[in-house]
Amino acid sequence: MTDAAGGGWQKGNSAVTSPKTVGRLSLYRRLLYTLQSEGEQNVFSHQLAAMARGTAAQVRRDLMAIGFSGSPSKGYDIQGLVESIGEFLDGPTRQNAALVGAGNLGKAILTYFKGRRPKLAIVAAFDSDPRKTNRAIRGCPCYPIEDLARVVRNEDICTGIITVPATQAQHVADLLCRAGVRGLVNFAPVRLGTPAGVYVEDIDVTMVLEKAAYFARQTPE
Amino acid sequence: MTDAAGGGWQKGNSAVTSPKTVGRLSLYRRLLYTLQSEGEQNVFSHQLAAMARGTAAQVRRDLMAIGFSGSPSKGYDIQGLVESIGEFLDGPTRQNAALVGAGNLGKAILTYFKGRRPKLAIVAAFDSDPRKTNRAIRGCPCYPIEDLARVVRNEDICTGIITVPATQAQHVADLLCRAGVRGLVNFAPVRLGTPAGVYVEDIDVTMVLEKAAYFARQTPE
DNA sequence: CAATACCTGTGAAACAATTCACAACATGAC
DNA sequence: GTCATGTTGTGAATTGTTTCACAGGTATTG
Ligand SMILES: NC(=O)c1ccc[n+]([C@@H]2O[C@H](COP(=O)([O-])OP(=O)(O)OC[C@H]3O[C@@H](n4cnc5c(N)ncnc54)[C@H](O)[C@@H]3O)[C@@H](O)[C@H]2O)c1
Ligand SMILES: NC(=O)c1ccc[n+]([C@@H]2O[C@H](COP(=O)([O-])OP(=O)(O)OC[C@H]3O[C@@H](n4cnc5c(N)ncnc54)[C@H](O)[C@@H]3O)[C@@H](O)[C@H]2O)c1
Repeated sequence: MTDAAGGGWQKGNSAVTSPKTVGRLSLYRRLLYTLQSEGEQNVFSHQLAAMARGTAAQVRRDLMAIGFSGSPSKGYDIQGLVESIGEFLDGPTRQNAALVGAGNLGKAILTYFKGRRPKLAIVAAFDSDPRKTNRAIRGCPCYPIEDLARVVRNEDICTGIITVPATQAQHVADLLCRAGVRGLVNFAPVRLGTPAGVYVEDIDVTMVLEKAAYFARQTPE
Repeated sequence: MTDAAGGGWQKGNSAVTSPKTVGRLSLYRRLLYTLQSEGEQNVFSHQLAAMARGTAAQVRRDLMAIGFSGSPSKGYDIQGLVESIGEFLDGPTRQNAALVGAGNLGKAILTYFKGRRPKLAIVAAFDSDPRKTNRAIRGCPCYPIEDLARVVRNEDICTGIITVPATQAQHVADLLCRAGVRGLVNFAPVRLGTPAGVYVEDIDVTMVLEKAAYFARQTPE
C-alpha cells in the first residue's frame, strides 16, 4: 500500500473525502487506462486491488466515496468508472497549474507533464533568472517572477508547483497564495507556512530516500 | 501535517517504528540543523512542532520512539538529539544507494544529492543508453545496466532509485531486488511487484498534482 | 426453475495514529 | 526553603482508516 506524502490544510474541514482516498482514485484511474488499452470492458474490485496492491474491500470503499456502483456479476464498467473518477477529480472545468523555478527539476517536470492530463495542465512557468524568462521552456511560456500575480489571475491558475531553492520557497509560496492559488506542490525541503484553506503537498526526496534506506536496513536479508 | 506517499512492505512486521514516525524524524533532524546554524542549544517540543507544523504531543511521541529524553526546564539538547536521530536513521555504517535511469529526472536527482547526507550517498548510476555510460554524470559513475548486479554487490548498495520510463520500471525493480537491494524509491508511474521484505516508496508526481488540484478546488475562495 | 457460484455494498469490528490531560519534575524568584 | 511556572513522558481517550463478514444480488448451469 501507499502512504506517501500526506498533504494538509490548516484544519477545519467537514465531511470531505480524505486525501488518501483521493490519491487512490487517481491511481485507479491510471490503472483503468491500462486495462482499457488492453481492450477490457469490466473489472472486479479484487482485480483493481491486485493492480493497486491494496485490498478489494478498500477499492469498494473508495468507489463508494464517489458513489459509483458495479454489478455483482460483471464488476465495474471501466468506461463509466473512468468518467466518474474524472468528474470527481477534475471537476467540470479544466484546471490550470503554474510551476515556479525552471531549474533542473522544474524543467524535468515541465517535460514530464507535457500533455499528460487533458483536464489539468501546467500553463505557465516563472523564474527570476532573466536568461530563462520571456521564452518557452519545454513548450511552456516562462515569465519573469514579477508577472506572477498578473498571469495567475489571467490564466485562472489555482495550483502551484514550487521548484525554487529552499531559501526562496517561502517567499514564492507567499506570492502564489497572495495571487489566489489554493493548492501547492512543494519540492523544496522546507515546511511552508500558508494561510488557512490552502492545501499543501510536500515532496521531500531526501526524507523519502532516508526512509527507504532505514527500512532497507531493517531487513538485512 | 504531512501524510505524503506512504510506502510499504508486503506485510508481517512486528513492533517496528512506523514509516510516518521515521519520516518525521528525518524532518526533525533537518529542522534541528537549522536551529544549530542559528546558534541554538536547546529546543522545546512545542518549538519543534511549530517548525514541523505538527503538535507538541506528536513530537514527544516520536522522540519516545528513539528513547531520547529532554529536561522539563531546558527541553531537548539539540546536539544530542541530532546524534540520536542519526544513530537511529543512519545506523552504524554508511549506506549506499544507486540510481537507475540517468535521464532528465535522474540527472536532477544526482545533482541534488551530491554530498547532501554524510552517511547516505548515491554511489552509482546505471543506464541502458551507451552514450550515458562508462563516464561520470554529475560526479557519479554511470555504468551500463548489465553491470548492475556486480556493482550493487561490490559497492554494498542496499537502496535503489528508479527513474527509468514506466515500461522499464518493473524490469529494473526485478534486477535491483535480485541483486539484493531491500529498499526502493520509485518515480515511475507504475505499482511495482517486489518480493516480501523489500520496502517500496512511490513518488507519483501526477497523483500528487491531481490531489493538490482537487483540494484547491474544494476551497473556491 | 432451483441450486450454485461469485460478486457488490456496507454496518460493525479491528486496528492505527493522534491528541488530551495530568502526574512528576526541574528551575528560578523571593 | 517553598512557591509558582512551564515542561516532559505517557496512559487513556479520541479520531481516522482499514479490514471483516455477511445480506442481497445477478448471472450461469443442469
Ligand atoms: N533536483 C532535484 O532532483 C531535486 C529533488 C528534490 C528537491 N529538490 C528541490 O527543488 C528545488 C529546485 O531544485 P533544482 O535542482 O531544480 O535547483 P536549480 O538551482 O536547478 O533551479 C532553481 C531555479 O529557481 C530559480 N529561482 C531562484 N529563485 C527564484 C525566485 N525567487 N523566483 C523564481 N525563480 C527563482 C532559479 O533561477 C533556477 O532556475 C530546490 O529547493 C531543491 O532542494 C530538487
Ligand atoms: N521528469 C520528471 O519530472 C518526472 C516526474 C515524475 C515521474 N517521472 C518518471 O520518471 C521516469 C524518468 O523520467 P525522465 O523524464 O527522466 O525520463 P527520460 O527519458 O529523460 O530518462 C529515462 C532514462 O532511463 C534510461 N533507461 C531506459 N530504459 C532503461 C533500462 N532498461 N535500464 C536502464 N536505463 C534505462 C534512458 O536511457 C534514459 O536515460 C519516468 O518513468 C517518468 O514517468 C519523471
